[in-house]
Amino acid sequence: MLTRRPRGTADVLPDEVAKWQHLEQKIREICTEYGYQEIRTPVFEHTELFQRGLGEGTDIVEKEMYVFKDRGGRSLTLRPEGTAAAARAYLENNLYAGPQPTKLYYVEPLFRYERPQAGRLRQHTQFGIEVFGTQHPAVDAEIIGLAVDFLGRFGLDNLQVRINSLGCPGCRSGYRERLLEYFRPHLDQLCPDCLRRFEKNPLRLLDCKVEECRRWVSEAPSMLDFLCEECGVHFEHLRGYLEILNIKYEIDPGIVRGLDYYTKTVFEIKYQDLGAQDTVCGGGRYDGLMEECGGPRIPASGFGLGLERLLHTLEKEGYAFPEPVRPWVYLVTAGEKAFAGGFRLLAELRREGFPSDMDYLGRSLRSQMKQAHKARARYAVILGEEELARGTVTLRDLDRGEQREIPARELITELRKSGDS
RNA sequence: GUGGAUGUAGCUCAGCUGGUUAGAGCGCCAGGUUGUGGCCCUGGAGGUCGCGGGUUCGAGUCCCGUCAUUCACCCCA
Repeated sequence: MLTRRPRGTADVLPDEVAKWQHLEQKIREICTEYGYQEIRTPVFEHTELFQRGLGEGTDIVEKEMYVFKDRGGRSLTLRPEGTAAAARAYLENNLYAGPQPTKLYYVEPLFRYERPQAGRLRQHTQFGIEVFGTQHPAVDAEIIGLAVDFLGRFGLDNLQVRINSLGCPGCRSGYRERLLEYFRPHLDQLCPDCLRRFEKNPLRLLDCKVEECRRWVSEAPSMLDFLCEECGVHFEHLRGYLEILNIKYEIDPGIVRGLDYYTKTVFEIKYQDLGAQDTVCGGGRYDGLMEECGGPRIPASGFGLGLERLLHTLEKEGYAFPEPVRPWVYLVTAGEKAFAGGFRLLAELRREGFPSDMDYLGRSLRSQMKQAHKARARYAVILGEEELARGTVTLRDLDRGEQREIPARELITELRKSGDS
């Protein structure tokens, strides 16, 4: 069908756009306060970037990417997540040659081929943060703090912050072995999904929701017990900094994240009553990604925050978005001559900075007044044959229901005066 | 990719066990004052009943398929 949008996409209609602009404004505000600068990267990248960056075995790479060939035969992919692209831009533009760390943020559409449901679209928008060039645990605390602060500014304080550490390639592989050893005797009692996980991504066994599996999971060895010295200290320090920031959190060994690039810190922020997809923000540290992308070994940390999910939450919570600006003047004319005069006056009002409009459908005066009301205009400026002859206009205050006739040349000054009140 | 629910005007929905020109509210347009909004009143426009097959004398109503929406799983923001 020509008039249907593709599955999992959404039109943002004018009323909604105002809400988005509000979100974006809040994002720019907080990022400026925290010392982050905006970066914009292309919506598509070379397919290899995501294959290498996210890991061949991940769900995103395996079955969720929008891959296409351009006319030159290159394989390109609609960006399925923000971090790899930001890392690529950082390396390509030698941002590491500037003062470190580099603190970036972005608001951009992401694309994943999935079955849509509540809180999940094929094209969605993320507010993302990336800090390149330091492995200091305070940075991990800073970005978690930024996310909590951001959500708090919308009155969302019923947040669940969960953190975990995935260690480094060194300690993780040891843990992985132990995990396989632990689950192997119970394979016949695990759900089919978990059998797959056992083969493909054993860490995922830890966040299975099936009752039968949870029994085993609760007794399973924890990554935290296998952290090497460096990773263990890093995690302890992270906790210390979170406490300084007064952030309430839980340690959840079940948080493993879906992408291969994570090391050490991982975290998720949930908001209750959001349905199945209740994670509003997720992220962590990825000290190995740069190297994987062919760059120097540069540590980094970041998060993604789903704006459709945030918007959905805010609507559910009855958040008071700012009222849309109302038109100041709706110009009403009677007669052909007056229309031309009104058209001229309209242009002048706009030049003077008054949001103004008039009717173009040849409506009756009465009907124009109705339009003025529907447009929620503050004033109706009426120009008819009589006013034209006298060089005046009728200025009607639509809120108060009062009107008076004034010389046309005084209209701007009159409007200015009332603008202050 | 898997499973469930749903698909009638722009929107929210009604349409009993299949039976003549498919309805309501809201919205939209016009009129009720040949120069005036909100409330109220009147009228009007607008529907291939998602699409395609089938059963039947006859289907919006039953059956099959398909597409879409939606909820959940996998996974994720």
